[in-house]
Amino acid sequence: MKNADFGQYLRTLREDKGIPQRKVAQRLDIDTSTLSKIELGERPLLLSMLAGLAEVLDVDFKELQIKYISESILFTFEGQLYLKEALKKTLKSM
Amino acid sequence: MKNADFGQYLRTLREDKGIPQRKVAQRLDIDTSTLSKIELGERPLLLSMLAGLAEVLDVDFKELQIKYISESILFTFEGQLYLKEALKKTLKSM
DNA sequence: GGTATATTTGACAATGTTGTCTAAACTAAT
DNA sequence: ATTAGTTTAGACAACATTGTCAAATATACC
Repeated sequence: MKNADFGQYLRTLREDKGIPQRKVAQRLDIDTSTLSKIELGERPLLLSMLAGLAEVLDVDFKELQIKYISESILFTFEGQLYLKEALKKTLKSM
Repeated sequence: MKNADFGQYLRTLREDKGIPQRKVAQRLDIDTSTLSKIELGERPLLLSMLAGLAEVLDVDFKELQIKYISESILFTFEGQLYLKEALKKTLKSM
């Protein structure tokens, strides 16, 4: 996902704990430049990065994943007439 | 979305009505080769194609969109531990 | 100001993805 | 078997996206 809002959220988490990009980037095995762009919404944040993020930012993985998926869905399908029905249908199928 | 299952579903709809790819492709303004690959899951079906598809296949747009979104979500997030919670949270936020 | 650290920017090569074209393969009917 | 129509496969150029590097900018602290 390339969502500036979620990136900003990650940045807030990081800054509140005084952790530099350098340290997060190291944990995710990416360049600080890439992390900067992720926080700015210019590069995608991969689903597979959430576990490492939760660890290095010391936040609950469950909450982070829920927030990520939820925002991804809204980001992708925002404005679609029957999104709500689609979500209900999806839930029923699980 | 590049989902072979949804492509197969579209193909079934089309064949049940005896409509050739040529006609559907024409309505979507794409090559039959591209449509073939969409039905086989080798090329993405864009959200923006659903309206034209519903029309040319003479199916309910609402149902088609609901099915498309639902399968997209499962396709993208299948296996994620907290998908169900994420869907519930998303619904609450709407 | 000066220095160290942090962050961002722009350029770039590498890679991935797209739709179309042409030709091949398949199907159905006669 | 031939024909006409349909579908698929492979190759390809055009385009988009990616992560990194190096340089530029910003920030904090003395």
